Amino acid sequence: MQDYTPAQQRVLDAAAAAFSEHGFGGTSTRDIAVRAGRSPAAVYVHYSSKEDLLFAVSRRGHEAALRAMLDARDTATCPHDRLTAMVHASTLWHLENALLARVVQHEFGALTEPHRSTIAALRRETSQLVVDAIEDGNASGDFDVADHDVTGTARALLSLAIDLVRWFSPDHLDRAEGIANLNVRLAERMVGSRHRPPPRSPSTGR
Amino acid sequence: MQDYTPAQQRVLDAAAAAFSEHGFGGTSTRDIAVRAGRSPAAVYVHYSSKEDLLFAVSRRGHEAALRAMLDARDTATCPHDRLTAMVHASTLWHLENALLARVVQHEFGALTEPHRSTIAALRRETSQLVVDAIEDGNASGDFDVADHDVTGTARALLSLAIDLVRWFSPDHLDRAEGIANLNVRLAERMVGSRHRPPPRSPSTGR
DNA sequence: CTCGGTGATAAGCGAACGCTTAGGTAAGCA
DNA sequence: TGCTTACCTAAGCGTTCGCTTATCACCGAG
Repeated sequence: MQDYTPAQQRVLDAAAAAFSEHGFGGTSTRDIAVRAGRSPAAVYVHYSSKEDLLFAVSRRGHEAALRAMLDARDTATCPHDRLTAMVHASTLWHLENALLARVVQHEFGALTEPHRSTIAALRRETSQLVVDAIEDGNASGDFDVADHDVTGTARALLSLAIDLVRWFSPDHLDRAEGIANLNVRLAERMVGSRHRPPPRSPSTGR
Repeated sequence: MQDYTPAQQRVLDAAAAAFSEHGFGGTSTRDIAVRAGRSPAAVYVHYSSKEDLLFAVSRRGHEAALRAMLDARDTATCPHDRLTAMVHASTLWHLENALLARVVQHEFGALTEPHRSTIAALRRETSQLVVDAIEDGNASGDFDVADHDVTGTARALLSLAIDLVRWFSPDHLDRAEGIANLNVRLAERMVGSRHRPPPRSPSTGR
């Protein structure tokens, strides 16, 4: 991932917050500048256009989400643990970075080429991680997902985390762990995992 | 639901298409007018503001989605059929009305009071339908959802359909039935349903 | 024929938009 | 001391925005 200078970072953070709250089209570069404590022209010192700024926000978010899943995958040694670790990590990433995640997941349509293709590739890479994990589990006999359901199930598993950004408020970070654990339990059921640890004591939930 | 005159309907449809493609903030009332084949001023003959127009689109969509679920619920006589009918109907509604559904699900944040409260109430009513269905299934012994997981599971079930609008294109309506059936199978697993019909032959899937 | 209602438009208001340009400051280096 | 680099700002351009107003056309009813 590209490194950003402190000045670029400041504008990027301000943009992420503004895009999250108002959407790409409802956000003005003047608003971003005010949030960054800079003049409107300063935005263009670092980014060539408003859409370029969105691309930087989107790419940073996708890369971070992908890394969280890759790191989780690499901690596990069996298909069950691999999948559940990734679901848990993905859910936590989306909840802990809800504002950035909302931009990442909801503003794809505002991107133009070639930025759009770059982000689409990141999304496919992320999806493929889940597909691979399901196939590994099927092969080991741990999971029970029909071949023609693998892609759709992978997509549904990703949606468990992604759709949270529509409503989850960073004010309720105390609920994040509980939601992540619920998603893990739901994921185990969705793939028909035989390898289910003993029931945990109820942590949190709404 | 309120009836709309043909002229109001025309502007409403144009607004739904524009909001779906560009988001509320990225859509201009001039764009809506062009899509409706009218002048910019004509929009204001029927709707008092751009946000009022969004509210009308959003309310119409939420009411239609809610009705689809209510109709599905009322065709069923046991908890399993009730839940699976609702998941199937909700999935189909979101796929068959993907443009409207995208506005409905993603532009809530652009609404202002008291419109926002009206829509929030519709959303709660919709969620409660799923919560009730899970509780009925638990009570009958058909489902196996821990008490503290009911609300979270209901939300996850709704997300199966809702998150589809982020990417689903109306160009692929031929895949709708397959996706709805997959969501039904996933929902059965998520609630731990013991009442599972014999496996169907594979219909469609990606 | 007149009036009222419905629906529509051309033209425009005041404000804001994305972005550019000319000029400035501070720090580091030779 | 002078130059380079990084970062910044005030001011402004041309365009677009949400919305309003004055006026018009058509139709149905009395």
